[in-house]
Parts: sequence; C-alpha cells; structure tokens
Amino acid sequence: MRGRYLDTTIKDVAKYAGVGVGTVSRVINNEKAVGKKTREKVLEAMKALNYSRNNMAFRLRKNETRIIALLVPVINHPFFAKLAYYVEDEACRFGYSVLLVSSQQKVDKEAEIITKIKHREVDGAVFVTHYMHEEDELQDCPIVSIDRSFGKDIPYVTSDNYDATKKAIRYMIERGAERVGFIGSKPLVASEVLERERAYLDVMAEYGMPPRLVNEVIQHGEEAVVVADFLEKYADVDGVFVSGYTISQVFYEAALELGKRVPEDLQIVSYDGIFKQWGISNITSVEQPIEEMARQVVRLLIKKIHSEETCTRTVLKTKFVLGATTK
Amino acid sequence: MRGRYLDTTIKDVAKYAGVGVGTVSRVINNEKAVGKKTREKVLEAMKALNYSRNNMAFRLRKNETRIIALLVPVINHPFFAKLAYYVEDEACRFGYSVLLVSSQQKVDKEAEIITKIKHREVDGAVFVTHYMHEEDELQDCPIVSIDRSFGKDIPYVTSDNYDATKKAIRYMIERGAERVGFIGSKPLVASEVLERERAYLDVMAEYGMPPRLVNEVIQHGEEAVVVADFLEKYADVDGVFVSGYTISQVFYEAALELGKRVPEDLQIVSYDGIFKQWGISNITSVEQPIEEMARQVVRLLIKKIHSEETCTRTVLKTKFVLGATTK
DNA sequence: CTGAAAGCGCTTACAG
DNA sequence: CTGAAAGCGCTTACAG
Repeated sequence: MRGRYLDTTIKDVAKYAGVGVGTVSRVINNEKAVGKKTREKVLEAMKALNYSRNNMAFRLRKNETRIIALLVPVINHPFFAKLAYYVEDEACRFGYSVLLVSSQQKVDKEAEIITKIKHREVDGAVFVTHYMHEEDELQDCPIVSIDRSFGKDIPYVTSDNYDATKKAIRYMIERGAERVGFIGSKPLVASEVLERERAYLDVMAEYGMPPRLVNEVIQHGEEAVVVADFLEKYADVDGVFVSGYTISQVFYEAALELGKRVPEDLQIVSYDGIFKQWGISNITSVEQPIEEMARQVVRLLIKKIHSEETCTRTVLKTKFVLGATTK
Repeated sequence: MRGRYLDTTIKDVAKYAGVGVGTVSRVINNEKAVGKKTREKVLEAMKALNYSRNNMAFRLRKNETRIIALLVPVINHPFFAKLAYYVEDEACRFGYSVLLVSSQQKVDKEAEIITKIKHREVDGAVFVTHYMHEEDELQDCPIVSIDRSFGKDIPYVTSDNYDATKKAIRYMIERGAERVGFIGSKPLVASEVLERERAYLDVMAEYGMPPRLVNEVIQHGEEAVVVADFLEKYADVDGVFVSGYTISQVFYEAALELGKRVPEDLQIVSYDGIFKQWGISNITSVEQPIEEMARQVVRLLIKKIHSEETCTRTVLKTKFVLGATTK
C-alpha cells in the first residue's frame, strides 16, 4: 500500500500468478477446492505483490459492514466507558468492530445512527441513551438497548431495578433512617430506570413514611442545582437513595459541604456510585453487572442482525455493595 | 429497509422515475446539472420507495471509508475517555466516524489496526498506545499519535513534558521539599513522556539532590505493588512527582494509608491527576489540554489521509493546577 | 479443480 | 440536461 490508489488488487494477483480472479478469491477465502500447486502460486503472488483484500468491496458483495455502532450519552463517564470497553471486547470476539458515538447534548445524534444503519455504514446499534421519542424510525432496524423498553421488538437488557432499590432503601431504614428521600435523574423516555422511583414509593407506603422525592430530567451540568434544591427542600432527610450515574458523586459532596455527617446524620445509597478504579468515593451502592450487560447486549444485537430470535427483556442481577455512606 | 436484502437501489428509483441511474445519482449528490422537472420526479421516486444510498457502494467507488480508528490502551480511564470524546467530536465535524479500539493488554491489537488500514476498513488511525516496537509496518499508513515520536514521518502531538515537570518539581522544592522522588509508569517505546524523567534528573542535579527514582514499565493492575516498593525504598521522601495516568491516585491513597500527612509530610504533584468530574482526588497536577490535543491530532490525521503536509511535532501547553497535595 | 462472466450498488467520463 | 456503459474490487454460481 503506497498511495491509496495504487493498491494491488485481486486482478494483479491473478495476472501475476497466471490464474483467474475467481481462483485467487478462493485462495484468499481458504476454500478447499483449490489445487495445491495453484494455491502456492497464488500465495506467492500475494506475497510478492503485498496484497491485502479490499474489504470495502468484500463487504459490498457480502452486504455486511461487520461494524456495530455504540451510542452513549457521553463516553467520558465511568459507567459508559466501562460499558464501551466490554462492548468492544465482546464485539471483537464475534468479528465486529465498534463505531463510537457520544450523543452528548445533541439529540439528533440518535437519528444519525439510524441513518447510518439505513445507509449500510453499520449493521446495527446499541442504544444506551435516553433521548429519542419517536420510535417509528427504528422499525426493522437491528437495534438493542440498555434499560429502555421500546415496546416494539427491540430487545434490551437491564438490571433488577425494582428489587434492588427496595432492598437498598430497606437497608437504610433498618439502620435507623426515618426520613428517607429519593433523588434521581429521570430518563426522558420509558425506561426501566423508572422502576427505582416506583420501588421507593412502595417502600415509603409500606412503612407509612411520607415521600421526599425529586426525580427530574436533569440536563448535563445541572446536577448541582437540582441537588442543592433537594437538600434545601428536604433538609431533614437522614437517608437518601440517589439514582443516576452522574449525580451520586455530586450529591455526596454537596451533603458533606453542608456539614452533614455521613453516615451518622445522613445515609446514602446510590445506584451505580462505585467506580473504585476511578477514585470515586466509597458510596454504598447498587452495582450493576456492567460487563455482563455489555456482553449480553452485544450478543442480542448480533442475533438481531442475523434475524435470529431473541428474548426482548433480559434482567441481570445487581450487587449491593457496602461503602462508607451507610451505618 | 425491511429485510436487509430488499433495500431499494438506485436502479429501482431510476425505473420508478423513468430516468437513467446516472441521473438519479446526480440528484442524490445534488449536482446542479439536472432539470428541475427531472429532479422532482426523482425525489418523488426516492420518497415513494424510501430510498437510502448504500454507502458501502459509495465508499468503494470513492475509495474512502470516512472512518478513522482510535486506538487507546483502555477506554475505561478518564484520560482516554475524555480524549475519545473530543476525538469523536472533532472527527464528526469533518464527516468522519470513529472506530474505537481498546488495545488493553493485547499487543496485537495495534497490528490489527494496521491491518484495518490496509484492508480499507478505516482511512487512518490515531495511536495513543505505547506498545508496538516494529515501526516498519506503519510505512505509508495514515497514522498520527499522541506523545510518541516514531522518528518517521508520523506526526504527533504532545505536551510540554520537560518544562512542566521541571516547574512542578521546583514548586515543591520552593515549598520546602528536600527529598524529592519520582515515580513513573515508563512507556515501552520512545515517547515524549520520557522527558519527565529527564526533567526530574536535571532539577535534582541542579539542586545537588540525590535522585529517588522509580520509572518502570508497569503492567495494568501492578500499580499498587510498584507504589508500595517505592514508598518502602524511599520512605523519607517529602515530595514526589508522579508520572502516569493510572498511578497518581494509587500513589496518593497508598501514602495516606501509610499515615503520611499530605501535604505536611509529603507533597505530591502528578502529571494528569485531576479529573474532577470523575471524583478523583484533588491532587496538584500538570494538566494536559486534552481537548486541544484531541482536536489537533484529528486534524493532523485528516491531513495525512489527504496526503497534505503536516508538521511532525506539535507541542501544546499544559496548565499547572494547584490542589490539596502541595503546600 | 479452474476460468469467464455476471453482479453487489454506486459514480463518472463519454456521447449526444 | 440526460442515458448507456464502464468500472470500483470483490464473490459466486455456471460450465467445463
């Protein structure tokens, strides 16, 4: 490969080896039905001419890109970065590459992915965002998702949001919390994440406790304001469940700055607050099995791409991990 | 797009509109030389048949994938995640997509990227890894890099490692540090990162201080051991410069666990230790202009892809950011 | 086992 | 302004 326009093609190899292009193709693809002698000649020619197959042509012929798109709200966040890591790893095992797209702020990036599928730039996509409303466009596109139930035949994997949240809140109550709050970053669309709020309200009802709830659609960067509002409105909370990747850390720091002693005055449990390796504080958390979610979602997608049957909803078990923010 | 084999093609559109395929192509590509009447007919047909261009064919014809690969050691790390974010953003502006590859542990992933270039799966690549030795294969491939000087005509962007390190170390000395150490994760290949060690040694010589230096090739996951060794070997240090994305946090925590008071007993400065938004502790740091590095490297790559001239070395200025680990 | 030919879906001179 | 044809680099029946 010298200039990108001087690559040697299958034709060059055929001529050099004195065979037909079909034969060269067969050698490249390791088909058995090629004479030993011929094969050697071709291999020699390939080496001599430093041939590499042009996969654009290959893919056009095969009608597959062997690329999947991964759409995350932001890649610059521990949860999504970790997810991306395992998605790439799993995709690789199946011979797929991963096109990374951070939808950050820009809603139209979601539509862009659909376009990429229709234009045959990728074979399918993993959606980990919470923006898009109109689901019509997704029709028949190989798409899978995390936490989001589209209601169509779009499979998704999620974690046991309801049960895990219930358990976490009960845990705080058992350790003395009496005024338990919930603060969350609410997804824009139907999502299993909403189960957390439901679980919270159910536990409150069960214990006859009045809810202290803020669950809003939070713009990126607005976390601090929402947290401050919450802590002002419900200044008396002594236990809080924090839902949402981006706010648990913000919440924790805000509480400390207000002079709250954690966990003595205030217990905190978050959904996905622990990213030890990134140095994030040691918050008691419901930990999602990110690796497993990633691998499952990729496998689902590949099945979809090949038009195989898939189950639409996969629920994975979380782990309750004790940190320093509960008694 | 119903089944992936039933897409409507340019031919279908041409037939439907009663024109030639060339004309359809011209409409798609918005060429002016098409009659108003004809254009309308074609557009109508496209809409009626729900046509989307097959970009595999388009790209084969144009001989460009409009994809660049980004090779990072791990995506699951603040520095690389942030870099990836801006790389994607910048690439997008130029109409390119980003294929994400985490080379994590596996050295051969680097070679894989070269293969992808030769096989025309991507137009070029950004290398942010420190593994590969043999540079022969890179010949004539559109590749750019961060921090790495290949010695060939492979452009790279880096930061002012030498000056920034000198400044940081002097800063600690001016504030009373007398036994200054250096711990680093040494790159496997020629890299500007090595300038940090050189700067450290120069300052030590300048002040007549004996060096306390550990600069090793650290396997992922081995950070803790190396740090422990360092702190045992040089138990008397009262100022340490930490070089390497992954060890600053580990070092800081280890020091605290040993009962060191920071910064009273021990001052710490790291190269890239601050990732506030990820909750990483507030270490005094030399902060690299990650966004700018990302954007520059992408622009360099695109120039290379188009065989334009580029300067081989771009040095960007760091910022010295005070945290809580210096006096 | 092997070659010649058609075709994947597009673009682009070439005539008209 | 427009159509017919060649070609991008491959694969794959189809004959032999």
